[in-house]
Amino acid sequence: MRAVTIKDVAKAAGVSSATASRVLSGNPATSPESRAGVEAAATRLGFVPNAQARSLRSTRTDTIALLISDVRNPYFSDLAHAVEQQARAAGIMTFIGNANEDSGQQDDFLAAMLSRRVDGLIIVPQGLGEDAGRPSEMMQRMIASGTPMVFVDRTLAGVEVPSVTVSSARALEQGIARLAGLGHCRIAFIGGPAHASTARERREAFDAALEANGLAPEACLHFAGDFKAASGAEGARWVAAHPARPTAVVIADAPMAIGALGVWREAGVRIGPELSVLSFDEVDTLLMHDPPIATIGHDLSQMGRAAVTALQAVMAGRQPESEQFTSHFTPRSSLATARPITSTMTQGSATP
Amino acid sequence: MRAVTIKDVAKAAGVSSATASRVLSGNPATSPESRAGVEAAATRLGFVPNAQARSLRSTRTDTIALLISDVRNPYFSDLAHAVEQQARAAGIMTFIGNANEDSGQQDDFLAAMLSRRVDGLIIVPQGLGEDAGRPSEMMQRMIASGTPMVFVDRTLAGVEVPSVTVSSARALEQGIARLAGLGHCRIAFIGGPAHASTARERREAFDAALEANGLAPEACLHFAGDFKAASGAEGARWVAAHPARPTAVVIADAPMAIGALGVWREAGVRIGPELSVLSFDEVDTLLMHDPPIATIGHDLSQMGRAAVTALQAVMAGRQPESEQFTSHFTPRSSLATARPITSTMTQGSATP
DNA sequence: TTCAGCTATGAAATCGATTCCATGGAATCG
DNA sequence: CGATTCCATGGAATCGATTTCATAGCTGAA
Repeated sequence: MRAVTIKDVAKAAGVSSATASRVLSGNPATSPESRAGVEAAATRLGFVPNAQARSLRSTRTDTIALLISDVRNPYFSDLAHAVEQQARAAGIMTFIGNANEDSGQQDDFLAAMLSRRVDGLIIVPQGLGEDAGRPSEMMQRMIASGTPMVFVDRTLAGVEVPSVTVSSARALEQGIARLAGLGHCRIAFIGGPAHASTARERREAFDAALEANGLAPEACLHFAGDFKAASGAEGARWVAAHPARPTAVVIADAPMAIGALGVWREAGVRIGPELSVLSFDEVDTLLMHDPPIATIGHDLSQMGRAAVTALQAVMAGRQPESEQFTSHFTPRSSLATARPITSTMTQGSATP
Repeated sequence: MRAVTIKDVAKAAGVSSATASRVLSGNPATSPESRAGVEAAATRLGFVPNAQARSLRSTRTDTIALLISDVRNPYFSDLAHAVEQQARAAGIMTFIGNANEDSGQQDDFLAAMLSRRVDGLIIVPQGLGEDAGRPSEMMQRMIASGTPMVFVDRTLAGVEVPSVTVSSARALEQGIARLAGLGHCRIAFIGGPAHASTARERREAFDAALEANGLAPEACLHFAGDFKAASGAEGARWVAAHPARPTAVVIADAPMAIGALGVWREAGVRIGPELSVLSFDEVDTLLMHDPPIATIGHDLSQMGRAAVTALQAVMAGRQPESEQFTSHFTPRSSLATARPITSTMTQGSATP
């Protein structure tokens, strides 16, 4: 039951609450004496200002919120860490919310933030439905509220919010070129959910990269996952059972890759010799894998910093340009020469 | 610039703000007509109650905060996910804060929470200094404030806060027994920072387990890390360069294990045959490693649920018992027969 | 000496909801 | 039928800070 209010401090210091407030908020219109008295009283009583009352009157909270789409995805926890450290350096407190790749949970968090009036929001947005980018009603309301916000990693269509994203087209083209050079011509793609713009971008980049390398994109080699490990595992089983079994697989994020690799390990599929794997997101687990997995990734701390900088610009009333980084392709030994499969599951036409 | 307040809603519905408030907060003392009118007006105007104002008056926020010690540690992100889902099921919003294994950042977060009056707190506490459990001044103030709180994973000495922890003594004894059975007698320990109670508990359990298996604990085989990857890497180099090179290593958390495994891979140390590795925390990366790493772990979703349940009890005014789970040892192929090292670094007495 | 200008200050309004209190009217009871 | 309870309601106080606004006390210029 704590009750130390600014009035208690004021009384203890023998001044009015107005003066106490001025001292505590650094207003220069205060005498050295009252300053000393109030500060002494405040520390002595252990005064903690009530943030509710303060921001109710002054509309400033000195906090931003970061909404990521999956805490357990190391990609996003790296991002969270980067954002948080950068904000901290600027004297801003960060709350992290988890949308769990779910539009409903995203909306709940947005509603909480809207009623709680944070100073700014950094969001990894989820779209609605199949068109991969329609903002939810709650999101529209959030935007309409005028709360400074910035999108990071993903975007939504038809919405004017500055964003910090990454383009993977070039890296993917390099990766596919490498695979093509190794003789692969049936390359499967385990993709992400329609509600994520990155999922769409990666799939399109994949198709474009195939064409650029003289390979025909085939719909039957696309598997639609949801960016989580379980769907990666499912994708792995789908690949293994595929009638025209692919010799290489590109996976659109790390959790799915991890799920898939677990299945292949169980099934005794040798990564590299039997199946080349290229995954998005350069995370520890993929590098730790044996053989290490080739990745398409980028610097998340850079991206986190850029997001905070952009948000600060928006909070200052400016309109920062959207920024786009470029991811890089790192070949590793999970990419190997295409060979006819000789496992028990072999079927269809074997390339001699 | 949003301005839809409860007064606007009341006016639109032709009632007073008191009635509007009653309707919106589900007070039964309202007529069907005003209920209908207010609800219609609220949705039509897109009314979002101001949480600041609400909780200023009613001291309830329907939010809890979870303070974890490292977002990037998969162990804690699993915990965060579990807590969040459980709280969500109970209609409670969760904010996540990151202490980054740093007492100062922990205190900043606590200060923000104290002034923001969350309904409850679930904390992975950091102690101060070498005695691994002294609460910081801010933490003491937090406790004194009477805010319902629960410790999870770690505890602080001399503080009466219900906690949900895990005991690893038995699992560690089993693990050491297995190592001893494989002929290991120089087992190193890469431990955690003094500010974490788990670090201390694990080191003590390690020493006890050695004794229980007839091995003498030697201080020179203890390496003090900080639960982060970089210190694990350092520990790995320390092991490799150790004058009396150990044949097995126990590592106190996953990030350090990952850091260490990276170094050993670089150095060409073969895990299993050359060096047996047993790590705490059963996370993907360790299972994905080749060979898979033996672990001591436990069910985090169970622990997260227990923490939320305990917190709800505290919030309801009860005093729940502290709960302690037991972790389990899972042997994997990273544990193998002790053999004399024949690598380039070999030195000291070789066992024939 | 007097008046404008400045500074430090306190009283009071304010932010937006909740909640206490009083009240008028309907329903119930003796 | 008169008295009592009950119910929905509006007015006003309240939460704890910030922020006007007015003022008293000083300083410095004319």
